[in-house]
Amino acid sequence: MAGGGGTTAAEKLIVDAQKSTNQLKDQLAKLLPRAAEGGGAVEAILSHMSESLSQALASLQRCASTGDQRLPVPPEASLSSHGQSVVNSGGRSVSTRSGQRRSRADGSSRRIILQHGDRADSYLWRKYGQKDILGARFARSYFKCGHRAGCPARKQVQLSDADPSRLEITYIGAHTCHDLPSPSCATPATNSIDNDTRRNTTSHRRLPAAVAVPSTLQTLEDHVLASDMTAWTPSMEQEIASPSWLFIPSPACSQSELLSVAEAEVPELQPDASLAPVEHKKARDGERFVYSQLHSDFATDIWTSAPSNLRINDKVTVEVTADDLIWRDDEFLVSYDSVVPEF
DNA sequence: GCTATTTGACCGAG
DNA sequence: CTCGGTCAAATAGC
Repeated sequence: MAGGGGTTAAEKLIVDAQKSTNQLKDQLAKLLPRAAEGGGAVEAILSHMSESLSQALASLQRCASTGDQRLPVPPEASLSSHGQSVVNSGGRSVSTRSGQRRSRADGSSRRIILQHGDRADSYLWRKYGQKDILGARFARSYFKCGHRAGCPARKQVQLSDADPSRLEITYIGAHTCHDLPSPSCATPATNSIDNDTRRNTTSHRRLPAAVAVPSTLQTLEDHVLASDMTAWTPSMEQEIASPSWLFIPSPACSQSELLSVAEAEVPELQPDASLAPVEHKKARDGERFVYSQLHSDFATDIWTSAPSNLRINDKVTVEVTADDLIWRDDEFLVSYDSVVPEF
């Protein structure tokens, strides 16, 4: 489990300090947007503070574990895209390949932390590797989009050191499969390949491409193309300076995984016929963010709507717990405070 | 037999 | 040299 029982209080204090650091950075960004944009000394100090706290937390947790700092990977840490844990003696490989590259796509990774796992996000993922990470208690699993060869979308899934009940998911690269004429990977039910794979994929769900938007908010919509990252400006931050909620009808944050306690109450979201580019619908009254649809790039939406001075290639951590979620019809709301930048 | 997963080996970046 | 990311043969499950 997460460290020793006697260390949980200290861990909480460190986590609280991290949050405070993030909030301080956020406030400074609002007061001094230019300084923040330029990666000034203050931001560097804050980043160092956050990093130091993270290291302290990791160190604490390592000390909390028994003599061997590297705990064996529990069954739930051996993640598969189908939510299975397969005991496998493994095989030996004699590789003859050449020309491997190690790259992080466009560098625009996004990390999402979910309490109940992501095994049923709306894309088909194929696991292609697992690796023990130095300093991490749990192995990291590597997934790539399993819908279409050549789709660069990948994700990395790892149990959180701080809280093993959470998964840390880093999305790398955007799906290109839904840009092609063939059936979208976001609508796998129409694809024969997916029909085949779905035989063994009970957790696979359709993308909630179309989500009912409250009529009271339709008139307040302000459309921002998610693909235009440069659209995010400090003035936009001010415009939405004090939202109460971030609405995330996200496939990866969807339904049963997030609300295991109330699964029966979770409605099945219906996909939309068309998959237009991700569209932001932002309330001008500053009270809510509303998104009509989200692809696997949903983290991009979170990034664009986050209250801090996030820049291109910044990572975003979204901590979602059951307590953060409030269901309303077929939507769920995530508390705004749960969206924090990751340093 | 087919497909997905496991896991050791390999590769490149730092 | 270390370590993270990826490949691909071996294996398990259907």
